[in-house]
Amino acid sequence: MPATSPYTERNMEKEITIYDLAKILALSPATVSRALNDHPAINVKTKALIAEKAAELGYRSNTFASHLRTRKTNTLGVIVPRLNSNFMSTVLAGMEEVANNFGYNLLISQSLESESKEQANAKTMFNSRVDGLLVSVAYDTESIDHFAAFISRNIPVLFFDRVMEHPQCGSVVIDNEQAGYDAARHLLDEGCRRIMHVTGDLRRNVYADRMDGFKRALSEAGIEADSASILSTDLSQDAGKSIADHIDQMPAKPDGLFIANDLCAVTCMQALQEKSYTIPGDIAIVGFNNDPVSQVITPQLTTIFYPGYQMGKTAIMAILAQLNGTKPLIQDPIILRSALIIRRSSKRLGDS
Amino acid sequence: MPATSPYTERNMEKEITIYDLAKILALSPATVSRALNDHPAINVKTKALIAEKAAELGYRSNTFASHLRTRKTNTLGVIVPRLNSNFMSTVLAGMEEVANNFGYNLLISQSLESESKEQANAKTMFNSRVDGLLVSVAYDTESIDHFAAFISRNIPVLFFDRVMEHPQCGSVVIDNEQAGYDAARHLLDEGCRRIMHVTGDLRRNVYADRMDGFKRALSEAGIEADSASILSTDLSQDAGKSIADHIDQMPAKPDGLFIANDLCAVTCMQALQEKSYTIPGDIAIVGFNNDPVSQVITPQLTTIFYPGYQMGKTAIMAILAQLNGTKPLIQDPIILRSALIIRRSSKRLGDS
DNA sequence: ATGAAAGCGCTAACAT
DNA sequence: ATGTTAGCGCTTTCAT
Repeated sequence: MPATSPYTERNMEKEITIYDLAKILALSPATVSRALNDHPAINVKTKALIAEKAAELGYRSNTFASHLRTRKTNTLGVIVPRLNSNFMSTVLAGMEEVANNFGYNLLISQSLESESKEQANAKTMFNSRVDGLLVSVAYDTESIDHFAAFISRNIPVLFFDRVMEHPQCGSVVIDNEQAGYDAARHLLDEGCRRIMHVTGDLRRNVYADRMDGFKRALSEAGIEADSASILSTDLSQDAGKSIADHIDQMPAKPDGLFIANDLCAVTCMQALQEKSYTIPGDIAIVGFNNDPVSQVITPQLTTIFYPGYQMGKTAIMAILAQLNGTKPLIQDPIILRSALIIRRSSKRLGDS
Repeated sequence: MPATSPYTERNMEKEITIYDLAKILALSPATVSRALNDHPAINVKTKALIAEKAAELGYRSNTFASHLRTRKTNTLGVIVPRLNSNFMSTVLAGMEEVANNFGYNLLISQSLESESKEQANAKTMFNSRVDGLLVSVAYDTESIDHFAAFISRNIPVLFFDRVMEHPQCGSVVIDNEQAGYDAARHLLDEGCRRIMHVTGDLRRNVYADRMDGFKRALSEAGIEADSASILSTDLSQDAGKSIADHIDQMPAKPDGLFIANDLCAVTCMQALQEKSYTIPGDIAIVGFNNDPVSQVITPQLTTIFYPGYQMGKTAIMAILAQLNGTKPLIQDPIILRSALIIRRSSKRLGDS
C-alpha cells in the first residue's frame, strides 16, 4: 500500500457519504440529505429506498459537516465541581436521561472546586461550540466573566444548585433558606437551645442561604445566633473530625448541630461517638443531602432530601426550552422542593 | 448590506474566522492556520502577531471545520451502566481528569443496565465519531455486536470493570477472582464454616470471577460450595433485605456472608440486625467496593478496596496509547490491585 | 517563510 | 418531488 496522507492511515474502511448513496441510487445528494432528515417533501418510497441503502452500506451521517453547516452541535456542556459525589452523580444521571431523550449529548467536565479550572473548562466548552452550558460553580468562584463569551453570543447559560446571579442566566435550585430554617426549627422543636451550624464557603448561595434560614429560625425562637455558633469549613470528612475536636474543647457545648453536608456530618458524628458523646442525647444532629450514608449510620441521620435526579432533569428541560425558543428566558430561579427527613439522630423527645 | 433577519442587528457577535484574521493582517489563511497550530515553518514574529490579533478579536477555532478536515474529534465516548454509583462516578472523575489533561473531551452516557439502551448509546457514539470508546457493559448484555462497527473501522474499544472478551479490545479490571478468594479466605480464617455468597448476574465477569475465587477458597479448605450457599441477585438495596429474610428462614444458617456489593451488604446487615442477629458474632460479613457507607455502618464493614479513580485514569491512558500508536494493542487485560480491608463486621476472633 | 487552491460532507436557497 | 449549486471554516498539498 502506498504512503498516504495522515488521515487515511487509521480507518481503512471507506466512509459512505450522501454522494455515494446519491450516485448508487441515481439521485441527487440533496434528495438523499432530505430523505435522511425525513423532509416532508420527499416521496415516502424514495425515503424508504434511501434508508434501506444507507443501512445496507453502513452509512453514518458526518455530524461535523452537518454542524459546520447548521451551526448547531446538539451538545450541552456541563461543568460541575466534582463528579464523584452522590448528589452530583445523581444530578448528572438525571441530565443524561433527558438530554439523551431529546437527542442531545452531554460534554461533562469538573472544575475540581477551582475557579481557574472552571475557566479553562468554560473555554473548552466554548470552543466545542456547545449549544448551551449548565454550571454548578466551584467553591472559590468569584466572578463569572468566563461565561461572558457565551452570554454575549446568546448561548444559554444555566446555573444549577450552586448558582450565580445574572440577568441573562436561568437557575435551578432548592429553597436553601427554607431548608436551613426547617433544620434549625426542628432542632429547636426537639428542645435544643445551644445550636451550632457548620457551613461551607459563604460565597456560595447554598451555604449562605442555609445559614440565613438557620438564623431566622433561631431569631424567631428568641435566640441570638452569635458568631461562635457558626463555623465555616470546607465540609470535608476531615473537617468532620476537626469539628468534633473543636466541640470537645468548647466550654459551653452545643446541644444541637446542623451540618450542611451529610458526609461531613457522619464523620463528625462518629468522631463525637468515639469521644463518648451520645447522639442525640448529648448532641442532636441534622445533616444535608440525604446521602446513602445518612441511612447507614447509627443512629440514622436526620437530613434534608435533595432532589438531585429531578434537578438534573429540570435543568436540561429548562435549557432546551430556552434553546427552542419555547420560553424566551426563565427570569426567576426554578425552585425545587426539598424536605426534612427526620431520623433518630435528632429525636430527643419521646414519641418513639 | 442585504436584508437580514431581525436578529442580526444587535448583539450577534460575528464569528471571527481565519479568513478575517488573514485579511486584517494581510496574510493568507494558510499562514494563519499554521501559526495558530504552532507550525514550525512560521516565523515567530508572525505567530505572535497572529496570536495577538486572534485574542483581541475573540477568535475561536471552529472545531467542526477542523474535524471535518482531520477526521479526528478529540472526543472519547464512555458508556457506563449507571452514573450515580460511588464507584462509577469515581471512575469517571479519574477519566475526566486524564482526558482533560491530554486535550480530550468525554462524551458520557449510561445504559441503565439495559443492553438495548447500550446499543442505542453505541450508535450515538459511532455517529458522533468518537476517537475511541470506553465501555463497562450492562447487566444483561449478551453480545457485543453493537461495537462491531467500531472495531471494523479500527476505532479502539476498551472495556473496563465489566468487560467482554474480544481479541481486538483491551480491558482494565481488577483481579476479581483473587478478591473473591481473599474475601472467602478471610472468613474462613475467622472461623466461619458455613459461608454464603451473594452475587450478581453471572454473565458479568466481575461476579463470575468473584464467585470462582470464593469457591476456590472454600474448596482449599475442604468445604463444598454447594448451590445453596450461592445466591444470585441483582445486588440492589431491596435485594439486601430479601437476603436477610431468606437467611432468617434457613434451617442451617450461615455463619459467614460474602456479598459482592457494599450497598447491598449494608442493607442486608441492617435488616439482620433488626432481626436481632449480631454481626459479626452470629454472622460475619464481607462486602465489596469500599463504598463510603462501609465505614459508616456499625460495625464497620470489611470490604474489598476497588481502585476506581485509578481505573479511570488507567483506562484513558491505555486507549490514548492505542490511539497514538504508542502501543499497537494491549492484548492482555490490565489488572489493577485491589485489597481486602478488614474491619469489625468480620472479626470473630480475639486480637482486638 | 508564505500563498493558492482544492476539498472534507453536508444543507439550503433557488431552480425546475 | 427532485436537482443544482454554493458555501460552512478549516487543513494541506504543491507551488513560490
